[in-house]
Amino acid sequence: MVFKLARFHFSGCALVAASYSDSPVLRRIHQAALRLFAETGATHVSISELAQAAGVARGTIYNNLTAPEALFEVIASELGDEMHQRVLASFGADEQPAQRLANGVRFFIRRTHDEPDWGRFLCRFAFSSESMRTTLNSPLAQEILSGSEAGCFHLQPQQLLSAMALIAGTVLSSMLLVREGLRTWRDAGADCAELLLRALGVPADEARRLALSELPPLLPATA
Amino acid sequence: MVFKLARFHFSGCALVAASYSDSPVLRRIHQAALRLFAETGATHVSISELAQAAGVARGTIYNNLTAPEALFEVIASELGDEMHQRVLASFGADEQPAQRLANGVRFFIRRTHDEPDWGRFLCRFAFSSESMRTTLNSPLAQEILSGSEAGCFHLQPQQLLSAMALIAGTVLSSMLLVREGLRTWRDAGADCAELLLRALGVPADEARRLALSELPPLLPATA
DNA sequence: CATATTTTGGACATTGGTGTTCAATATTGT
DNA sequence: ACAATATTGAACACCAATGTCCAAAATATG
Repeated sequence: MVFKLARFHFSGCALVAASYSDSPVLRRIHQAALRLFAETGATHVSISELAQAAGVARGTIYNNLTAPEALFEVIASELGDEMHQRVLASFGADEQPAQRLANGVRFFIRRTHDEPDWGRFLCRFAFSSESMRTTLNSPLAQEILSGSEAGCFHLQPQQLLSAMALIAGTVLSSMLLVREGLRTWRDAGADCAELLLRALGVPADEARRLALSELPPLLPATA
Repeated sequence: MVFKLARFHFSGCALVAASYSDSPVLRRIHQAALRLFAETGATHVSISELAQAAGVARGTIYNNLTAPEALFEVIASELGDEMHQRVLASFGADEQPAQRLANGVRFFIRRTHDEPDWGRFLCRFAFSSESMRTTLNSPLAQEILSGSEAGCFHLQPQQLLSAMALIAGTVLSSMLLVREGLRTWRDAGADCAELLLRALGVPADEARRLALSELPPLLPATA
């Protein structure tokens, strides 16, 4: 039994759960769409292209997607949500705020190397897609706040938003470096983490140490 | 006499000079296009929309633009180039690297407040438009290098690209904060500059002082 | 003022994508 | 094996945008 996407729409908001459906067809369509959006842009993907890229007939798209024009938003919030869950699941239970932040940003940068389409999508739309921004920003704010309270970061309260901008922007730009082959994920990730920690007031030597520590694998989202 | 855009195309590259034409019609078309691109996206602007927004007839668009599909690229590189020139023109002759950087990023953030369409365009496309990235990045690299050599910044040589990513990404995100009304240009600019300088190894108190200094006006490009 | 140049705005054929329908075929579950 | 369900691929009408053309009106230019 395939979940019809339409059943999960209400008041203009599509539930992310729709994509966790077990239908292999929907999965393939979403994967193909992610790639096409990343390559071609959010608006230049025609249904025929999508069908061909997913390896299905054009009619199948309409069978599974009641609102193809909403596909981009669905995929965008899905992506942010999935990554957030996996990053949380990958943190060690006793990691300090600075280490969590360093690992978090490096997860994003390493994944750009491991899954180029994923990274390209994020680089292209993280700034313009409202839903992706909010999905990615709220957990980030939590991390910064807990780090500030723990005394790891030295920020004034009103600098919270600017610190979020600092981190989000730097991570995205660093992902771009990796995507374009200008730096390895390891170097870009380490330098990104080091510079960010320094900006947040972590002493330079400590920042460097944390940024160079062994990066654990990115675990799957806990079902 | 209006410059036909086509005369300035060769080997796929449109000279920026075309836009400095004295034709008021072309100027209006470009202004309208900047706004529409920023609002609607680079691909969703139809010729009819553009004509209406510019206050001219549809035929006039075809009269002045031999290659409407190249309009986006023309405007993107034009924008980057113009801003670069104006920022350079606005630096004091004897300013130190750290002060130049602080002022440079604040110029971008203040202009986002002064010219919302300009800021929106930049936020939306700075990451995806190749030509804009290169236009904005090469002067940035110069600043960082001269600051490192002068001993103001503490970076390892291989961190140059990551430092550029840090700055470009943070400035763009901070512009977004201003564009969305979450912070004033003054606060977002100051915090952006302060955090960046700290990341580059400038002592915290010095970073704060430079970030809060009086910001001179953004001068017009020297003809 | 007379002449050259632009702009105007509507008509036109064309293209490319949309969303629907449907009978034939394939797949899946029991 | 049988029934329920999904996929296929083609046909169809439809729409929005494209680029071209052109005569009338408006605007520069000398």
